[in-house]
Amino acid sequence: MALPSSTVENYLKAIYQAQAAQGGEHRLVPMGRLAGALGVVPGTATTMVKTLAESGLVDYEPYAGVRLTAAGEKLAALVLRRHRLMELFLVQVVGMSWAEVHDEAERLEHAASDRLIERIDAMLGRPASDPHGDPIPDSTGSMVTPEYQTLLTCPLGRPVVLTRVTDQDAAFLRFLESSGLKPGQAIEVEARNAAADHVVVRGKGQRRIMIGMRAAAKLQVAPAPPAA
Amino acid sequence: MALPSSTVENYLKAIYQAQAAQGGEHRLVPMGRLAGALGVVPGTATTMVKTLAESGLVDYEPYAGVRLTAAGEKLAALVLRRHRLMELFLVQVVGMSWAEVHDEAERLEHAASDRLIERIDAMLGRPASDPHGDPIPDSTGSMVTPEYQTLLTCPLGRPVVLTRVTDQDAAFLRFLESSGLKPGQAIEVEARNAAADHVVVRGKGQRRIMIGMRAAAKLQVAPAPPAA
DNA sequence: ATTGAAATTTTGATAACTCAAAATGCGACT
DNA sequence: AGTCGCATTTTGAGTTATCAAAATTTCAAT
Repeated sequence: MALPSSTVENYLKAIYQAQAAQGGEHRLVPMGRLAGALGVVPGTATTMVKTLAESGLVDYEPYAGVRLTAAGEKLAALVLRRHRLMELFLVQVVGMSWAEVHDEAERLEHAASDRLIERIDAMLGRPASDPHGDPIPDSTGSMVTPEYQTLLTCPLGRPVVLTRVTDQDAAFLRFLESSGLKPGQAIEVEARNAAADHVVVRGKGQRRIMIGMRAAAKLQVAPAPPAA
Repeated sequence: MALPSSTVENYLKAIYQAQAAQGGEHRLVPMGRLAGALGVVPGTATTMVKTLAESGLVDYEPYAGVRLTAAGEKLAALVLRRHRLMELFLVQVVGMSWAEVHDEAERLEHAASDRLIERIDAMLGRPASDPHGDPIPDSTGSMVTPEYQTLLTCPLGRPVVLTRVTDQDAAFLRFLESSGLKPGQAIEVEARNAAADHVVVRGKGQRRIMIGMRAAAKLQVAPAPPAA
């Protein structure tokens, strides 16, 4: 089989991420959602998905949605691998800012050879996650996705570590950066106020920050490690 | 005007390089040559060149050939800039080998943003040339192209420095590398033998190497700098 | 001048991807 | 069960880039 075009790669990636966002591994992604994620009209997505189905990369159920096959999932994971390694590389080696690497990686992921990706992986010491805390699949396409709590569900007044940010919007990331809220940061949720729709967070050695609940749900945390 | 597709970038780059190879700045590149360089059939090149002409990037004279306009030349130089900076970056920072970076850069040059290229340029200290000795245009698209002698034309038995290799073929580059003939290397042409179609070169502190004249013409040298 | 070979251009098709808008199916609600 | 609204699919068309092969032009050699 020929290598997939970058359009195909983008469809697979979008389906993968939509499936993940929907929680259910096996749940079908509706066409409307997929089309929206890719910025195309629904009819375009339908057409494309039918050809992906013919290639055996997805299962397509008319009027219901799409789901990746095992082959599609592997390919999607490898695209994610290229994307996330590239992001981490751009931050750690090239010194680009957290907020600007997403779009850059979005394009480079389709141009980088396996050889380059392998070198980057080695250079970075086979990292487990990218600058947003998203896990990096290995070269076989397998990936461990730890389950974290969010700022909305974690215990109050207990030290935790920010581990993952599930939104790539540059403005949002710039806000987090200016607030000292990057993955790895030790923090503590001091209070939640449903009426005011906010949570109060304090980064270790930083000042108090209030975040809307919508945004707070995008910040994932793990229990603080036992000792420093 | 929208940003040029990578196909357009490749056509401009190929025309630029064909013009340079032909010596004449203003000489027309025939369609056959261009099509050959791009790996397309001549009819395809004709069609594409006509649309480039409509965009004002080239002058097209039917049955005679194409030539870049000032606008086309600037764009081509910027593509070359991205390509060459990327090559140098891959060698110096990522540690890829001289021979393998060309193809990689060939794809990355279309995906890298100006922002990334600028960072790479700064990171490498605004280098003047890439790993093959090809000059790197600045961000305005202007470039100084020093004129060098080749192993065929330089004085015999005089110390010179290898400065540029005008062939990107991976096998050729691997041969040069294994012979210690990379840009920067101090060398000396010991003899030329037209009948045998070879020249004899000795790298400083290395053993004697014989190179066919066709290949020797691709190696450019400058007089050795006064003192070390 | 004529002609013949080689390069170039034209013509007609094709593939991949997309949109606009018409047609259709699905499910929820009375 | 009927129907209304929304999501989805279908249809028809456009864009970009390509090829194969036929038609044309050019130029050099007679």
